[in-house]
Order: sequence, then C-alpha cells, then structure tokens
Amino acid sequence: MTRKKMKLSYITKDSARKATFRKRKKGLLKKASELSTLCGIEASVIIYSPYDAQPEVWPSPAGAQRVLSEFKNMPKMDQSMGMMSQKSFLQQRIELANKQLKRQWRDNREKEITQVMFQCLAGQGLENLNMMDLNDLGWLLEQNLKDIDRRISMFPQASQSQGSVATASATMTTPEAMLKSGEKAQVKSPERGVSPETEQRQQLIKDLMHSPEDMGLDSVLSFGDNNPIAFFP
Amino acid sequence: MTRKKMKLSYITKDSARKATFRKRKKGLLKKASELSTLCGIEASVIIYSPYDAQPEVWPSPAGAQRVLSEFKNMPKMDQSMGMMSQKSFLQQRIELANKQLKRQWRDNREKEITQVMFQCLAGQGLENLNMMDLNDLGWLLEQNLKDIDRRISMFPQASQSQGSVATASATMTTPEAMLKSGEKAQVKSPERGVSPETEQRQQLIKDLMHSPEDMGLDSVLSFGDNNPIAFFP
DNA sequence: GATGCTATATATAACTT
DNA sequence: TAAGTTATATATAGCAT
Repeated sequence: MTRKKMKLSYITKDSARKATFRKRKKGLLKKASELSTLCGIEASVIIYSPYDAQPEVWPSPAGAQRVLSEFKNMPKMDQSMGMMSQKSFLQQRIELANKQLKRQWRDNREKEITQVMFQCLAGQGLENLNMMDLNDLGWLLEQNLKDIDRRISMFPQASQSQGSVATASATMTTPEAMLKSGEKAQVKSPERGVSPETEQRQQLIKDLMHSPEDMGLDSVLSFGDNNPIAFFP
Repeated sequence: MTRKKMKLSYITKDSARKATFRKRKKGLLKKASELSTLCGIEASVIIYSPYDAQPEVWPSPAGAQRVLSEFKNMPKMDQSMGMMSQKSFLQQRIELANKQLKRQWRDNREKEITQVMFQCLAGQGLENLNMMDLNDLGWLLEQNLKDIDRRISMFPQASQSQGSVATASATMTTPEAMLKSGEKAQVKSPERGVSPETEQRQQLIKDLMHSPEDMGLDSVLSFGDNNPIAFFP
C-alpha cells in the first residue's frame, strides 16, 4: 500500500508480520470508530491474535456485547427486576440462562459439525479441521449412514440386501471402531438399486472424504480427543 | 478524507450518511480481510445498522462465532469485579449470558438452516420447508456465497474475474433482490477454472434447488418475511 | 437514491533511528 | 524490537450521471 504494491498474502517474515499487524490493527480500529461516529451506528471489531494476550475488542467488551444483542429486550428486564430482591432475581436469571446456554451448547455441537460437513461440500476441504471436529464429523456421518440404511431397509426390495450405505461407509474409511459394539455396520454387497443421483451424491461425499495429502482419516478419526467444550470459564 | 477534510462527527444529511456508510463499511470489511490474511489471525467485524436488515457479519456468521467463542474468556472482568457492587456485577453477568444465549439462538438458526440444506443434499427435497425456512435458507446461501467469493478473490489469478460463485448464485435462481444494495453479485462470464468437482457440486445444488412441481424459489425466497427471531419465549 | 469519477486525505511498507 | 519518517498505495468526500 505504499512503497511497494504488496501481494495480499500471509507475511512469512515474523517481525514484518507483527509490525504490519500492529499498524493495521490500529488502522482498522480507527476506521471502525469513524464509521460508527460518522454514521451513528453500532459496530464491533474483535481481533484475536497471538500478539495480544487478550483479544482486542472494540469499542469495549461491554460495547461489543451491546452490539451483539441487537434486540433490546434487556431494558424491559431492567425495569421489572426492581421489584424483586436484586440478588435473588439476578441469580435466578443467571442460573436459568446458564442452563439454557449449556443445553444449547451441547445441541449445537451436532449442528456445528453438520455445518462443517456442508462446508466440505461447499469446497473447503478438511484441512482446517482439528481432531475433535474430525472425530465428531465421523460420528455424525455414522449416524447419518445408519439412518439412511434404516430407511433403505424399509424398502421391500432392499430387504434381502441391506447395508449398502454401510458399504459406502467402509469405502469412505470411516472407522468401524467408532461404532458402538453390537452396532457393527453390516457390510454386504454394494450392488443395489440406487438411483443415479444417489450414486453421484455418494461419490461426491467419498471424494470429499478422501484428502490425499493429509494423513488418512482412519488414524485421525479414531483418535479419542473428547475434550469438553469450555463453558463459562 | 478527500476533497475536504471532514470533521469526524455524525453526518446529519441523510443521503450523505448512507452513502458514506456503504462506502466505509466496504472499506472496513476489506481492511479486516486484509489484516486477517496478511497476519494470519482471526478477526470478526459486526456492523449493526438501520441500513441493513441483517447485521453485517464478517467473515461469516460461522467465522464470527469462532472468534467470539475465544472472546468469551474474559478473565479481566472476573478480576476487576471485586471493585464493583454486587448488583452491577450480576447485571453484567446477566447481560453477558443473555448476549451469549441470544447469539446462540441466532447462530442456531443458521445451523438449523444449514442442517436443512444438508438434508436437501441427502435427498429430502424442499417440500417440507415453510416460508421462513426458505427465506433463511436463501439468506444463508447468500452468506456462504459471499464468503466463498471473498476467498476466491484472494487468489491472485481470480482478481480480474471474481464473482464466479455469485454466478452460481444467479444460476441457482437465488433472488438478487435479497442482495443488499451496493453488493450486487458481479455476474460475469461463467467460464472459469472450475474443477470438475466444483461443477458437479454446483450442478447438484442447482438440481436440488430446482423443484419443478413447486412454485419457484424466486417467488418464495424474495418474500420479505423478516420476522425477528424469538428470544426468551 | 444508486453509481461512477476524480481530487485529496489517509494509511502504511520500507526505511531509518 | 519499537518508534518515527517518507514515498506511495488506498480510501473516499463531493460531484456528476
């Protein structure tokens, strides 16, 4: 942007990267501030980097949270709570919120992984997934495959040859180890009445699951890193 | 900042304010994108304004969530809370919990829709979706396309012909009406270096989006049912 | 009201201290 | 390694369409 035109790619040189980071972070926050002032809107910028112990939050943690809470149901609560003992009411509220939040978090995990799955379909590949994600992705795939198998087995003509999709599962190198005991995939003959669309889809998924340059999914997926999601640290 | 030096204060003239907003929002997001790319860090920008029905979220709702999840480690507050009155601390806590919960709720919606999207890919079709789902699905598609476009535009060779995925968007009959003004998809030549997989995927999505017997998605998706997400029902 | 177009104001990469 | 300087690259305010 100045003496040279600079390609927009990761700056490999450590010192230069850090210098640029500091300068541009400052610039970005200034821009955000100006936009907010000039146009009278709420905005928030959060920058998470290894250069700052605490994430950089603009305009402030509280301000950021204000922006994040687009709907203003808060004021209503502030008014009504005047009638109760402040503490108990608030504690109650906190407990409730925590409980709901915790439940959300758990339910979210599956949806998040499904999201990941779609992102793969959208062409992002598996490179950026960590071990936990891959693990859960594998689990989700198993669940889906089991469900699909179940549905297939309900078709009359499939009764003598179920387990086709489980075959796909095996082909996809999904770790059998992850199946709960007693629920082993029943791998039988792959030949069955699948529509072209189905085959295309399965092929697509297989392609997506096969990342040649990375280590095989087998080794990764079976690695049991079930770290709990941090909750209200 | 250009022909005149401009005082940094709220722009009273309506049209000018909006014009400035659009320009600067674009600039801000670009800066954020560059910072992220150049320094390999995670960042998120959220702009909440009356000009956009949906808050502007960069790099994407999912990306923002990733950054925000880091942001929730705010030990700073825990330390300093000793100085606050119990009430203000609890209020802050509540605010935080509510913010997080609210965000969860909204992000959930997105994931839910993504789930729906994947179910479509799994062969269930769009028959069972209500108008809100379709609406949100359209929005989600837009977000994803924008994110993908952003990534594509980062490839040097794509700089002269970005918007390829937006082309897919148009082909998919995604309603242009849903694009925020000033962010019109740049539909150019569809011919570009897309891999066979990409084409296959796009074709698949197109097929899924095209439900011959139902009313076209165009009419449904552009139906402006921006109902707020219920929070704390 | 949205865009496109400059003339300038800013931001900042490469240097210097 | 950080802070200051400077030459340029970018961003964008004020207009024109």
